[in-house]
Amino acid sequence: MATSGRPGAAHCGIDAAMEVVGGKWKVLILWVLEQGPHRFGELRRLIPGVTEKVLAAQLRELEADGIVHREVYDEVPPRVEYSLTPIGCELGEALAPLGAWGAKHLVPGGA
Amino acid sequence: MATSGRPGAAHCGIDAAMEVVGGKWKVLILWVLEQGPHRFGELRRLIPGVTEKVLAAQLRELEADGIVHREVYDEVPPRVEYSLTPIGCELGEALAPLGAWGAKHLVPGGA
DNA sequence: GTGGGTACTTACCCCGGGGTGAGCGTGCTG
DNA sequence: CAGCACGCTCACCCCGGGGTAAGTACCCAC
Repeated sequence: MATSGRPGAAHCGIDAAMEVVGGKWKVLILWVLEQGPHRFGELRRLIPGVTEKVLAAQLRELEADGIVHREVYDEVPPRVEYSLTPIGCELGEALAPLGAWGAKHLVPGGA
Repeated sequence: MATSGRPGAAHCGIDAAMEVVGGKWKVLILWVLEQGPHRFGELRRLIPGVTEKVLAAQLRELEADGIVHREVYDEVPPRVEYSLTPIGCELGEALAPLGAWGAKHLVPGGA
């Protein structure tokens, strides 16, 4: 670490971050939510393959980790909007380089 | 969404990257390897809790993904060194912001 | 009345990633 | 000679994250 000059990174916050972001659909949710608040049903439709149960679970975990904000509108029909908290926004930005790396090296026409 | 003008990022390389980095110990391995080449036994000792089988498996997966390079020295006793490929280095750098985020928001004295 | 859309929850099952422990072939050391 | 260290590999088990399907309560459009 003297070489990298990374003070607080003791055994790196990466693994800590990985636990937050480690769910199968979390990064997709983050990705979608980065483009603005979305409702539950929208997320479900925007993320093909995810089921309601799992989507709800991942959302709750992200909420518990302070990444997303859950806004319930007491209307009828019921409406719930999910948005990123400031911390969530920062997380999204921190994920950007990783996404760029993936696009560059993993996705066929990424470069 | 039609509003998002993000062309190349289709469904973001993040999930692609997550598959590469999604193993339980992968980021730790990356983290250690970022500080220089290491032997198998060193990695095992530097990463508490990982078993040989799993370490070998993760290493092989990272190797298959072109992240780490495996150098076998035909000596006795057998010696094997693992190091990051250029792509692996880039991945490590792409992971840095995420680590910083984790350190800042997740680790107690991170801020 | 029926169906569809809202946002979930509950119960159940399944698969695979990861953990456990042992063994292998070699050569040096005690 | 026994034992250890090296870098794995094999066989087995286990747990939990995620998938499947159905149900809930409400209202509106048909």
